[in-house]
Amino acid sequence: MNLNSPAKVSEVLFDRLCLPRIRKTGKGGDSSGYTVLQALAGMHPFVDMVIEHRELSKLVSTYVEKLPGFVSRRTGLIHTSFNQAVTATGRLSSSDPNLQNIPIRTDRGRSIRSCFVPGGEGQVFVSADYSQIELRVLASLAGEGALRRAYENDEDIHSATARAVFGDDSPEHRRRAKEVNFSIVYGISAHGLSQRLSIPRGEAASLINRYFDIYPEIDAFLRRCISEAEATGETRTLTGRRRLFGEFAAARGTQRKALERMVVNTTVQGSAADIVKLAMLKVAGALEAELEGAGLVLQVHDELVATVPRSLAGRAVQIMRESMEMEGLLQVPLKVGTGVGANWLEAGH
DNA sequence: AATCGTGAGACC
DNA sequence: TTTTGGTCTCACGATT
Repeated sequence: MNLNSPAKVSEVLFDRLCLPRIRKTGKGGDSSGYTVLQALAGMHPFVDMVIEHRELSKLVSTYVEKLPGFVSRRTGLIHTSFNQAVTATGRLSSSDPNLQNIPIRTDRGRSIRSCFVPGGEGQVFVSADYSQIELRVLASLAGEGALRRAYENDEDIHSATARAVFGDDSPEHRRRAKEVNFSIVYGISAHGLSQRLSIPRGEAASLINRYFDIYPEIDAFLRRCISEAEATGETRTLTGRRRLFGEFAAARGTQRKALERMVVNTTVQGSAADIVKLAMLKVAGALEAELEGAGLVLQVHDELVATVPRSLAGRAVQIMRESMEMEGLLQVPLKVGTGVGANWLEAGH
């Protein structure tokens, strides 16, 4: 059989091995995606082999075999394109090659990331990334006092949420609270949360209600976003970037709910994107002005990477942190993590 | 041989 | 009883 063909894999799993059909694809077939394979794990050795093969074939075909062909004959470097007018939210995108989806999750993935090294002799990478920028943006836009205080005190936000919602921050409660915090940014539904947490829908619903009890200003802000989109047919980010939702007011049912999630997420994701773009200007300007031989080379949504002469790395870290924190821009502090290394993986932290 | 839709999976 | 936002690229399989 052809292991690279989802149709063939699906046929073997469900027609020949008669494993349970867990989820449908968009077109009505039986999905063999990762969450399905997870659920089938242990029922037949083939399942684990598919999981293993999928990880390896993705990494080999997309990165190991392709990236070397992108090294420029002229410069000896890989040059990506950063596209400024592609996304609906105001983020950048990256293509040919996409350097915003270089692996990091698995051991094998990390070994690929470690292959990225600075172009010049004696250079190191300095990486700086925002901690939970979208949740902080949400807390600020909403003016949510409880979240603001937690961030002001540099608390573990998921633990704080767990204590507020469950009364304690046991590992399981913290995990659930983290999932809820994450889901809020995307626009939450009881059904979606119940799926992700593997809990009954009713439990998920009361969890969401508890969350809005704890953070009432978040609830109010989400409603405000939606009613403004209803009235104006658009939503605006922190700096006034607009996304049009002309079809919003007329939408009903499932379609309406989907648009509501887009409105909420665009406001938060787009505002975070605005902040990162402002930070890029500050960082690039400051490096140019002060550090000979240093420069910005990558942006990955909440992370900036610079290449810097090794002896200047300490000062570069200071400059990037200071530039990115954007003191006073939001009602909550923006926290920036930094790292220095001879390759991209090491520069992460 | 080129193009397109689909399913899958890499990242934030 | 029907999916949490935003991307890009891969291989396959069908169509042009």
